[in-house]
Amino acid sequence: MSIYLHDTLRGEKIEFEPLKAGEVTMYLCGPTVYNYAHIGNARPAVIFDLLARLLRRRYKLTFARNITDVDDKINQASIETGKPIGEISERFIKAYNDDMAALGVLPPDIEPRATQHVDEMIEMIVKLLDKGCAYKAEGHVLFDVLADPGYGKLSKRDIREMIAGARVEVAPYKKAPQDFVLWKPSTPELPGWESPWGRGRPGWHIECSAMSVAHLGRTIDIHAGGQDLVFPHHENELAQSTCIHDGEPFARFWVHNGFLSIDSTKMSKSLGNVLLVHDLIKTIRGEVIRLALLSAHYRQPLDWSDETLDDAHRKLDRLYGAVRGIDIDDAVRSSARPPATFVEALEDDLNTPRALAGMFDRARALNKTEDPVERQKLAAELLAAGDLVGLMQSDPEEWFAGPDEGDMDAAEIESLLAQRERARSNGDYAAADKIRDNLADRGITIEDGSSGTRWRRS
RNA sequence: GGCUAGGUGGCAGAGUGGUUAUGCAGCGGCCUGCAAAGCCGCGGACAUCGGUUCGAUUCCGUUCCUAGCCUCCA
Repeated sequence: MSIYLHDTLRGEKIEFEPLKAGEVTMYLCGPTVYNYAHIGNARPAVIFDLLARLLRRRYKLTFARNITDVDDKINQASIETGKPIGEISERFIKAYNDDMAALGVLPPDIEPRATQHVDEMIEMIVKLLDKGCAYKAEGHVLFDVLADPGYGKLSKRDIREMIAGARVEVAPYKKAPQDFVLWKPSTPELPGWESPWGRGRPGWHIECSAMSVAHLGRTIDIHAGGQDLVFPHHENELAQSTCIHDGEPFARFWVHNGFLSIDSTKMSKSLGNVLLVHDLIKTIRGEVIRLALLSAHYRQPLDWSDETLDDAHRKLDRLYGAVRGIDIDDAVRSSARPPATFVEALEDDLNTPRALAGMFDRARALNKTEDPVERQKLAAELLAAGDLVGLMQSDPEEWFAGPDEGDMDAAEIESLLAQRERARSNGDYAAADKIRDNLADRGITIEDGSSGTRWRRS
């Protein structure tokens, strides 16, 4: 069984083979660091973290996720707050990495920053001018989309139709409305770099072309991002890189995740429904968010609501419940492999719902069997599956004990349970049930079992 | 208007040309002092209209609906 991925350019699921045997290069468009990441930003981060984990099982992966730290939105934030640009970007780079870490996202191998690659961008723009793919106009350098016969093939658009149907105000110096800025002049108060065209700053798209070739080479195996980047961002990257490299393929697989909506509506600042990961993780455990993000197939739209989170929480309750109280030998744990059907589901274009279903099947088998050796083996395999998808990373007891800031601490709960146990052994079930009801009112559910009474926060 | 992706049981969400998704919820049973957790079983679905086929939820086309993109955006 191989890994299969849906390629946006070819429009179908295709067996993945790296260009160079045994080695894979992957580039993900990362954050523009002018604010905290919202839950929609987290979806590609989590999904492609999972893809990276999956690829590492088979290949030597080099995974780059860039940081856009030169952008007009950052400039705007600087003007609004009066803080230097570098301070803003540093702050949000750290916040981004902390927030993603809370969701179980492992760091990429390389995290290149746009500001560290301006020289390469300038070199690329010079080449684009030389090759006739770009032109200068009023201090700007623009990419000439009509010079690229393949323009539009990634997003499946007909450039001529788009020109005819254009309804946006077009800058007068553009030859075609879709021509995009490679370089633009900066005023003295804006960040800028010296260039053959005067002091200025790069357009957005050129940075990814420059950073991917700098770190991963001319042809990368996988280029990933959100669906909304297909046009214009990735279409433009593709056009630039293809022109500069004389038609050499830029990315062999284009992989895009679907959009996330909030309560069935688009997340937008004007609606005030932007959910920041930074805020969510204050009250919701990262694993719950991660599972919620993986509960739908990555190319499908995902609607985010309180129910999505409740659902994810209950799923984790079930998974943790299956492994709770099982003492797994270290050797068994470390030698366990995730179930084959589980891995196959993931390798089939990252079918996380099917993979998760496989984990639940494993959980049921585990709950069913009495044999201690078998139980250890199944539990270890379930945890190995969890390791691969970045779930079930806590101790089950910690999971059920819940966050520390509950309104009762563990000692108080244990003391009440001891009282209840005395009442039960005296046959005073009325008193025992009263204690249980009181605990339930405060969010504590108890379970009497053969090995004593367990509790959890619900 | 154009492009792309979808419309699956109460909800979420996979998949398949003829046979169980899975989780939650519901119903019945087992277990339990009673619960909870767990186990067993049950019901309930493939938007619409046509076509292809021995047979379609699955393939093809129509209609309706939804989302995203077409402008900064994961």
